[in-house]
Amino acid sequence: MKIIEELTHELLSFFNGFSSWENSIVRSSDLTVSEAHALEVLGEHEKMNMKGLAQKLGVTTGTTTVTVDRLERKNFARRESTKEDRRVNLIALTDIGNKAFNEHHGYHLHLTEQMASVLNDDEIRQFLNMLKKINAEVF
Amino acid sequence: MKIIEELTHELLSFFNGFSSWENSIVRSSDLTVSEAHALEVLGEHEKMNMKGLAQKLGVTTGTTTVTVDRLERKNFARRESTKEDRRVNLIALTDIGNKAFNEHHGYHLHLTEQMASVLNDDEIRQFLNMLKKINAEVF
DNA sequence: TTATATAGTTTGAATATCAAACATTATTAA
DNA sequence: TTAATAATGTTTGATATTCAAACTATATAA
Repeated sequence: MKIIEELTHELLSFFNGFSSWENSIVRSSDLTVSEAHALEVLGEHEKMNMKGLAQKLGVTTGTTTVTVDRLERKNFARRESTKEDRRVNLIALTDIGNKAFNEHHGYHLHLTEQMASVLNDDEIRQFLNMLKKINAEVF
Repeated sequence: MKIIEELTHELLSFFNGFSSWENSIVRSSDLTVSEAHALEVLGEHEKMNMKGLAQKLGVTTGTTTVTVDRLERKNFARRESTKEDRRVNLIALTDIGNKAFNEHHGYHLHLTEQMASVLNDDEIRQFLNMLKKINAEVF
């Protein structure tokens, strides 16, 4: 049971570290934290409805409505309605939004490289596999 | 370079998953997200000054002032002044605060157990070691 | 066709956060 | 020692974040 305690401690440090890193990245950009999170999700999904976005971000749809409002005001994203289900809004990034996504995503890639640089090649592969398993089976 | 992309993707899912999990835990308790984060740090540190807390959380001291104000109002924490440096406030959890910490920490332990349950014993040890290295050398 | 469910928005309120200005106390330099 | 500088923490003013609950519009089931 001791190793679970230790692992919990390192996981919390890991999340705090990541969160601190992201705060400082965002502070020196023209994005807010929630905008950056939304961009990260939208940038990997082409088109997405509000509910899907909310679920990925772990917030309510009321919250994503506000976030997407702001992204639209900045011309980073736009809502598209569909014929199949007229209640649904599909969100897509604009060219400007994609540019912002790529820029922010670049920072993430760089952080990942820093993490990878303290691991050997085997460890990197193992780390990836463990994360995949945890993401698929726990979250 | 492809594996870095993939790892970045899984890391983001991991963080979103964790964040969603924590939001739902917090929503069903009498804590707010920032209170829970502060509790998690304070619960492992006995006594801590505002600056240290702010650094661990990755926010400004202005923000922690507000958070600790609220923890004090709820009787979860108290400020203690020191003779050595009279500018400093040491924050300590009260008995009630420790109880709240233990309860919240229990959820974290349970989540860690869930993660560990999809890994074998070797992987668990490796996961712990990798996180240690990353926390020590990257964050 | 009516009842129920779903997607998304709005509303109202509480939290969360920052940068910058401030007060107090320590430390360094003259 | 005294004056200048640095550090800790709080306050202020503004904006961002978030939720639950009420609401609108549309879709699906009975």
